Amino acid sequence: MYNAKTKTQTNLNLRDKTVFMPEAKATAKQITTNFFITDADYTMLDGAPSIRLYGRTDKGKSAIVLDPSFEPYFYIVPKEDPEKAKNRLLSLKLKDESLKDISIRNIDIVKKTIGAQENNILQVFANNPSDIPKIKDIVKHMDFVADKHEFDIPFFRRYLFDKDIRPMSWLRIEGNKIDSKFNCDITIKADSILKLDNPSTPDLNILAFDIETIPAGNGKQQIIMASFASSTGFRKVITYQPAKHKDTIVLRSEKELIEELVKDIQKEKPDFIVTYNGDAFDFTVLKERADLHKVQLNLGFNTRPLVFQRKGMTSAAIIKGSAHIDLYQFIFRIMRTTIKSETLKLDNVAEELIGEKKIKFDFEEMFRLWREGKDLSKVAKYNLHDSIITLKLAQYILPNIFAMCHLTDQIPFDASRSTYGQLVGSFAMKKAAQMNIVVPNRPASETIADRKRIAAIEGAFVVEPEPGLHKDIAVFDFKSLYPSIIVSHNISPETFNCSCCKSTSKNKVPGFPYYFCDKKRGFVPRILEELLIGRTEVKKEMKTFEKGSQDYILLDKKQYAFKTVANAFYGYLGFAGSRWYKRECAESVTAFGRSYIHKTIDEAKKYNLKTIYGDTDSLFLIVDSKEEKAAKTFLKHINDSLPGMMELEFEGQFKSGIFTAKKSGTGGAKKRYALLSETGELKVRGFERVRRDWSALAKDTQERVMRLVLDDKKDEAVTYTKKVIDNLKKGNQDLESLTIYSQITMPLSKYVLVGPHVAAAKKAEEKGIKTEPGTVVQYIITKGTGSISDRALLSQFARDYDPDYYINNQVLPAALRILSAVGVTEDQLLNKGTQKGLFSFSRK
DNA sequence: TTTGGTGTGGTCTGGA
DNA sequence: TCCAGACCACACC
Repeated sequence: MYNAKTKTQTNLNLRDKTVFMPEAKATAKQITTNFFITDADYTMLDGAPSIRLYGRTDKGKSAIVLDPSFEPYFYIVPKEDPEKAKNRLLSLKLKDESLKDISIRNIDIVKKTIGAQENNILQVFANNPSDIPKIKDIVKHMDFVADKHEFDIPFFRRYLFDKDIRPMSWLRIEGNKIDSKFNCDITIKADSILKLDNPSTPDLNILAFDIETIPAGNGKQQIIMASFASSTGFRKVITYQPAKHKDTIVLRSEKELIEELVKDIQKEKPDFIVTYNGDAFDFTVLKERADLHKVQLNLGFNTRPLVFQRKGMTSAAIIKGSAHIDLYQFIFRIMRTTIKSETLKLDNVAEELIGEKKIKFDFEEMFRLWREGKDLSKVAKYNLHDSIITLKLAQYILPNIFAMCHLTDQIPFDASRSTYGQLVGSFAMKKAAQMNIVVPNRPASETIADRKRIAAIEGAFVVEPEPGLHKDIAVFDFKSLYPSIIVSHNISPETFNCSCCKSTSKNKVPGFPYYFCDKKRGFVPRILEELLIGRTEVKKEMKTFEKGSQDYILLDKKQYAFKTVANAFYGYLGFAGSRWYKRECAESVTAFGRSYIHKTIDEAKKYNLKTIYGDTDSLFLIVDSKEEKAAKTFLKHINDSLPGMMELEFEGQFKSGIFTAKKSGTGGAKKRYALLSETGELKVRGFERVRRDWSALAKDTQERVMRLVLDDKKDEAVTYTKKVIDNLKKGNQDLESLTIYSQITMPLSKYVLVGPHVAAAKKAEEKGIKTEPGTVVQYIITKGTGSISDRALLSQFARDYDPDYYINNQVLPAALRILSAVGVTEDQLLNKGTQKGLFSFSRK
C-alpha cells in the first residue's frame, strides 16, 4: 500500500508553494457547508489516518473534507473466552517483518452475526490502515484465534460502508477550514458529517481528453497532439507542428505539449476526467512520455501523483479529485452484453448509444502529414471530434455509473471499473455493515481452484421446439425468475439445511436433499428483496415523468442498476471467487427454476394450450383468438399458485414465428427463433442475423427472407435469395457487406486450430499489424486456392472476394435455414435449370 | 482475478 | 475422399 504522506510531500509543485501559506493552523476557521462527494481515499495526518473526501461545495468550490475520526479495524473470532483472548492480544509485543513495532490501538468485544450465529468477537483497532494486514498475519496462527474477518477491505471503502455514505450525493459538513498544499479551493477538517436527503446532482464539470500518437520506434509512442472538450464548453487542441484550426495552439515540443496539458487540467479543475480506453492507452502513453521528459503529472487535486492501480487484467490511471473514468472499462465490464455493435471501439459504441460517429480519417494519412510537416488542421479537427464524442458518451453513461455508486457505496473510479462480481460483492458488503453481519472472507486461490474443478451445477431447462412456421404465439415469462426464487424460497448460505426446520420446511428443493429455513429470513433474500422492491418503486416513479425527460432517463438508469445487481446475484452464489459462495444455493435456484417451468407447461396443457418453446423463464404458447380466454384464466391460475414474489407475466402476442430444425441430429433447434409481432416488428434470436461472425450480406438476406416467410410470402423470399446469389456471382457485391467480424481470444501462437480469423490475423502480423487477445478482426474470404483459412485476409488487404464461398457458406445457409422450415430445398434455390448453376457452384 | 449454465454451428484435422 | 470429433466463437437467458 502506498504511503500517502511521503508521496504527497515529494510531489509538491511550485504553484502550491506560492499559493498556500505555511502557517497552517493559525488561520483555522469554523465552517459549515453542503458538500457533494465525488471521490475518496485516506491520508496520514499528524501521524494518524484520516479519511479524505473529494468534491465540491454547493457554492461550486472544489473541496477536500478530512475526517480523522474513523479508525481502521478488523475482526478476530476467538477460540476461547473473548475477554481472555482480548487480554492476551493486548499483552503481545507485535513486530512486523522488518522488526518494527506494531501496536494494537484498542480492542472492543462486539456482538456480530457470522453465518447463522451470533457471536461475541473482537474488533481490533490499529493505528494505521497498513497495520491491519500485518497484525492479521501475525495473529492468525495463534492458538486462541479461530478466524479473522474483514482485514482486506480498503480503509476508505470500510468508511463508506460503515457510514453508508454514497459517493455522488450531498453531505453537510461542519468543521474547520485549514490550509493545505492541495490544488483545491478549500480543505476542511470535519467535526461532523451529515448525510443529506437531496437527490439532485450539481452541474459537474466533465473534461474529455484524447491524444494522437505516432510510433516512435522500439514499440514506443510519441504524442503529437492532445485535445480537450468539457461540459463547460472548453475546447482545445495542443500540438507542435503547424495547424490552422481555431481551437488549436501550436507549441514547440512534446514536452511543452505535456506541460500545457497539465496546466489546462489544473486550471479547468474538472470533477471528472473521461477517456475512452485511457487506462490502457492515453494515460499510459502520457505517463511514459512525461517520465521521459521529466514533467510531473500534477493532476486533479494533486494529493498524489498519477499512479496506476491493477484492476483485473488492466491497470487503471488514478487521479484524485478529478477522478479518471475510462468509459471503455465500464462498457467492457458491464454494458458489453447489451451492446449490439460488432466491436467495442469508440466509433461503434458512440454510434449505437448516442448516434455520433467519428470523423473518418486514415492513420497513414496522419503520419504522412506529420512527417512532411504539412498543415495539421484536419488532424486537429479529427482529434477534437474524438474528445467531443467521448464527452457526449460520458454524459450518456456517467448516470449509469453514478447509479451504481449509490447502490454499492463505491467511488466512481471503482464503480466504473467493477465486474459484476465486484458490484454484487460491494452491495452485499454495504448491506452486511448495516445489518451487523460479518463479511465472509474472500476465498484463497486454492479454494477458488477447488471450486472451479468440481463439476458444474445443472442449469436451466430449455423446451425443444417443433420446427416450422407457427401462427398465433403468446409469450409468457417469469418476472426476474432467479431473484424471485431466491427471495420466495429464502435461499441463502446460512438458511441452507438449517437445524431448526429439518422436516417441516416448506422450502424443499425439488430433486435434492436440500431445504431452506422457514423461520429466519436469510441475508441474501433480505437484501435481494430490497433491490426488487426498490426497482419496482423506481419504475413506478418513472411513470410520473414524461418519457424521454431528464428525470425519466435518470430513473431509468437507476432501475437498470437495481436490475443489473439483482440479476447477478444468482451467478454470484455460484461464482468461485465469491465471498458468499454456496454451491447448494446455486443448485437450488436452478432446480426450483426447472421445476416451475415444467409445472407451468403441464398446467398449460390442462387449459389446452400447447407449448411450442420455452427457455429458462419463458413459455411460448399457441393462443389464437378462440383461446384467449383460456390463456387469461391460465395466467391467473398460475399466479394465484406461485409463492411470494414470483410472478408469470404476459410478454406479448405474435402473429407468426419460425423455428428451425437442428443442423446435425434431429429435432428443433433451441435458442433460435424469429417472431413477427402484430404491429410488424421482427424479433430475432440466435440466428445468423444477430451474430457478428456472419457477413452483413448473409444477415440482411436472412432478415428479408424471415420477414417474407413470416408474412406467408415464401415465393418472394426464394426469388429474392436467387437475386442476391446472382449478384454475388457477377462479382458486383461490395466488400464491406462481405466483411466478417471475429474476436481473437488468445495469443495467436496458442491456437490449436487455425480458423479463418486467426489465419487472417497471422498474415497481418507478418505485415507488422499486431492483434492482441480481445481484438475483433475483420476479414474477407478472397479468391484463390486452398482452405478457407488460406484465403482469409483482413478486410483492409482484401481486393476481391470468392463468390463460391459467399454463396455456399454465407448466403445460402443463412437463407436456407429459414426457407427449409417451409419446405424449400437447396436445389430449388440453385437449379433454376440454368446451365450456369450446374458448374459454378462447386460444393467445397 | 474478471457472475452462471445451455446450446448451435462453422472450420479444421486426422483416421478410416 | 469422407466424416466424426475437437476446437472455437457467439448467442440465449
